[in-house]
Amino acid sequence: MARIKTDKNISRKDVIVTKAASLFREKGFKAASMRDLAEAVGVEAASLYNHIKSKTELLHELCFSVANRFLQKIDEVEAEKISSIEKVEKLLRFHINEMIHHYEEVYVSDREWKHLADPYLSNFQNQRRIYRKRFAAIIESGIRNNEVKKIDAPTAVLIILHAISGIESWHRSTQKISASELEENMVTILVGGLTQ
Amino acid sequence: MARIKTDKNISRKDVIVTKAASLFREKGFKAASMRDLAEAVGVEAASLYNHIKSKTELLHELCFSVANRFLQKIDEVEAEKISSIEKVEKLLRFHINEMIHHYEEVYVSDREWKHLADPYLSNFQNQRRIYRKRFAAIIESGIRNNEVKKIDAPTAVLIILHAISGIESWHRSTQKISASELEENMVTILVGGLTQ
DNA sequence: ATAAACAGCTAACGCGTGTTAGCCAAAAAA
DNA sequence: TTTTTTGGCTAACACGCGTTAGCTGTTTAT
Repeated sequence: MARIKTDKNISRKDVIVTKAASLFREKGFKAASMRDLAEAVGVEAASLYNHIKSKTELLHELCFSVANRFLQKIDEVEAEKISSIEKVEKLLRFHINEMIHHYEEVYVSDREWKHLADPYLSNFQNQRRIYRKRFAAIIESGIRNNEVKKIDAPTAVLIILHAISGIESWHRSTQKISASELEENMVTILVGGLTQ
Repeated sequence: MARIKTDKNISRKDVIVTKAASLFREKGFKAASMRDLAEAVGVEAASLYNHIKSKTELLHELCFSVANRFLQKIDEVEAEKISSIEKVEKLLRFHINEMIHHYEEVYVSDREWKHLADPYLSNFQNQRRIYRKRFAAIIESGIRNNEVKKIDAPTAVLIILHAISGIESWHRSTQKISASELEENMVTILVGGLTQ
């Protein structure tokens, strides 16, 4: 009888959620089966249900824990007394680091949220929409202050957020530049693209 | 007995492939069922098999037809006698327009290729790797000629390609700016980010 | 030491999946 | 007009899925 191994302060559920992130990232939510997950965890499929309610619950947890971290950060950044472009750069760097250090979760939240079921789905979409509007508002204020080129702010947000998800390719690549080099390159190109 | 409607020069198979692109984009390859597809086409599921070999064949066709268009374009661009940054801009504009006008196919090829089976999978991955290397080589030559900032070329490619896939969000948004405005904004930000 | 709570197991369920076989009508070719 | 080819249909298959029931061993608390 194989038990799920845990250290202190890491519940068995957390172990399952983490493995789920890895599996959902690798295969996609629909293609990853509970039997796959069970094997990754080292247990029979049915045993998982002593710790979780459903497969979808795993997706909820992943998507919303990621979303909450970003919402919390934008709260923090908005409140700071710095220029708009500095706010953009802070958010950008945060996104990059989240994508580097919590790759699997962030990736899954980004790509697999479609498979959430209502009411979580609408909820998630709303949060996302609002987040992007707030991000765009920062850029717009940067345009008004002549810190940023006259561009369409929602388009800029879209470019930034999707560019960041490209870090996926960096993770997969065999000859990686260092994480900090990656961060600096991305900031150079993207912040450089907004300013003049 | 409902027949699949076709105009001249559009085979019934093409109708199926096109509907499949739309469905795979909407639900994801795994989540889209052949019964869904049949309904979209206006026919029973089994009838599809008079025109196609398998569900996966649909994915092959989509992925490789998109990939081939990009490979053909980069052949063409590489051969032109223009500056490196102009080559980058040409490729960028081509990508943007493909994403705008062949949204569903390009999106599916981008996001769902993981579900290809070998040998198509390795093949596709190879083509992708090579394409990106060629793109990076153009940027590197731009750096050598001082047309482009001193940045990591593979990172630049990754940013550009993923930023373009953000056009997905533009398609979904209700208050769209025009396609040409979108194109100009993206070029401004991305080419601007590489140069100066 | 005993009881309660926890965490694993096997077996099985109902359902949706991709796909095939076999048949028949409509369209195209003769 | 007859024949052949094409493109539908219904029925059914085998399989993998998420999940539940019921049981047993193990850990924790009393």
